[in-house]
Amino acid sequence: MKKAATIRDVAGRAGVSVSVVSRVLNDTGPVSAPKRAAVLEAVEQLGYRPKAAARQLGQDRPDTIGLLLADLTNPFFARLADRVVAEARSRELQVVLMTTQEDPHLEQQALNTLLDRSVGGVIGTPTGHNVEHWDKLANLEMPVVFVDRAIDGLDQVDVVSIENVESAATATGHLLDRGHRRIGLVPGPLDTTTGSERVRGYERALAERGVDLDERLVRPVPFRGETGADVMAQMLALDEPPTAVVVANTAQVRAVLRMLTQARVSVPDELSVVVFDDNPWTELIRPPLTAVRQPIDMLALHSVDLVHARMRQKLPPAPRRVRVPAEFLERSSTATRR
Amino acid sequence: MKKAATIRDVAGRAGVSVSVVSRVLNDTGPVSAPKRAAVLEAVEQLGYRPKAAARQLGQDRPDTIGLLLADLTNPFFARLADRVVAEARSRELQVVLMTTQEDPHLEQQALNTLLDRSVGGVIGTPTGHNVEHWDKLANLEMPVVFVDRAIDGLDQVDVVSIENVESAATATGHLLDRGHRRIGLVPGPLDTTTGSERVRGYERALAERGVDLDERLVRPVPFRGETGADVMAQMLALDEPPTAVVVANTAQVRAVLRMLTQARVSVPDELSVVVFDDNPWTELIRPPLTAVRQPIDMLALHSVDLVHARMRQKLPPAPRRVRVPAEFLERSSTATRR
DNA sequence: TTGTAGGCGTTATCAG
DNA sequence: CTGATAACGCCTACAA
Repeated sequence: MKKAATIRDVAGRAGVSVSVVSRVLNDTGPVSAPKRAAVLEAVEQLGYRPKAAARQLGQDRPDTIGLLLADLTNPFFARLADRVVAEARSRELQVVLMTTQEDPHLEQQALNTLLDRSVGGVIGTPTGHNVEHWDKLANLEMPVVFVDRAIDGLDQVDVVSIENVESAATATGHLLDRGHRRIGLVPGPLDTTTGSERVRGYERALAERGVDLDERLVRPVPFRGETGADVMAQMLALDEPPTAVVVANTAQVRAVLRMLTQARVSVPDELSVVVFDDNPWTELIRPPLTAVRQPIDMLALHSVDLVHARMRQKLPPAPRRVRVPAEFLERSSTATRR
Repeated sequence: MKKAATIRDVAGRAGVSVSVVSRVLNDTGPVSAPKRAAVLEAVEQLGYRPKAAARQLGQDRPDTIGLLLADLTNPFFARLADRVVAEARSRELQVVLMTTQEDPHLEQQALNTLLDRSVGGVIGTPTGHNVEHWDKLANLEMPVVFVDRAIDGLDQVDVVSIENVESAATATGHLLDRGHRRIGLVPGPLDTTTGSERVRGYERALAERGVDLDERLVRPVPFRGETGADVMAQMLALDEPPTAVVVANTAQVRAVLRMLTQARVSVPDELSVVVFDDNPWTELIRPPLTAVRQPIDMLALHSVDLVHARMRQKLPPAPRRVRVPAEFLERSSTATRR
């Protein structure tokens, strides 16, 4: 077991030519029954496996997609990765995983390596900062699908996400219906669609109920770090603190909750809480959290579907925007305002 | 922007031969200053990137490692993936991600794919069932590193894991010291090292204190599914139910906790609980859980280090067993027996 | 139905 | 220093 067998070894062993071997392996072209059997046996005995690199060198499109996620530490992205890998496998696609850690510099590096890897397509959650680089990818005939978030100024890529505006409006409306008037919002950065769209939904809900908007209650924070805790503290320190809050920044849910626990803010008595996030731990927390659940499997399904289809050029060039509805789950962290 | 530039395009543009371009790019061999400049400029203008597949076709090993994990839904593996990806990047390695979902069949498929040598090495958490297939990989001169768990009958692969025996003994001892005598144990399958070693640690702690072993209190369960809940229920239904439990099966922690919540078992008053797991959510749960924390970054670091070194054949052939200590975190889910 | 030959993009070798 | 040229392993016309 020193060096791997090549297609030529198989051909020799089976007493045929390489083309015959290739044909039976890829089922392309006719082969007589006896020779086919001989080839199969030789393949078996030698434990032959075609080398991926050599195969790619030819005409075929790479059977690999890049998955560029923000951060696997966030259960949302982790589950997304899990589903994407599963969907990819069912289409016989490999997944190369990279993470940006929400760092534009790392994202840029990753985009470059994706280029040489010559993956057939990319599914990613952009940080929001490397417009030109993403653009370069897209211009290079490389299918790109943004999932969960998108960024402005990039209109030629497909986007799969939940209905952010709707979801935020629902969450906010839920609180308004329970008598809350001062409702905090902690969204992601406004230059990502998840940030801006959820703010829009929040504002729409307020407007529909004729409630005034207080700028101090809308505090976008980066996905990284623990800033969610800070802005939460700041809001609670206002003269008229909020009686409810919507944490629309998935990555900051934990930071906010930890802050509330430490400050001994009682949920939902003193503060009602709705979070954008729903991982299996959410329901084990006291109290179980009212949440907007993202249909992760749908996001994964559509994303993989799209890259796959584009890789096979089975789609009209116009970019797609797939939006899947999110589910609102009322649990015990929201209550009627006292 | 139709087809990517090749090294020949660059050579033509720069008015040199391909060899010169290759030498400039890989810093292998001498090149005159002016030509070097010309090449660099051509590369820049054409946006040229060497194609990984073509490069692999030559002698070099692929600069990609396979990461075959059980399940990204489990925060432990997700965080592990995150760290592995980070460590890999710092060594200029790519990571292709696959998951087994603890299903031997899927694992086998994945191993077959890996056999095409599109990766230079593999880091994995084996299900415990495909010994021959892993063996085939290893015999194919492909570096394999098991992380977290290992399987019997595979002695030629490197293993990186925590000190399972020690950790389980510590956890069990902690409970014994608090007066508990009937202590349940929910480990993983006994044909994985995490399962069998933790049982051994548990037994050792009991023996050291002269406490008898009750077989009915040791209930190994698969990583998949929700069986953890069932065996927990069964133990509680015993004539002499346990007053404490060690959940040593990371994947089943949630199931067990959910069961306890539903059955309104009060922790730690009625039952003390120690879990093998420590994700950021653990401390948000009520009560905060006493836990064995696995040093995930160390596991990742050593794993990547090992494959990397082996890929560059910078290591004696003898397999390594790296064991890192785990940390015992006492929080509030364990109490002195009443 | 089969085999031969050429090409895919790079790197390595080895004469100029 | 530089530039042909031969691999690398596989696929696929094209010719037999």
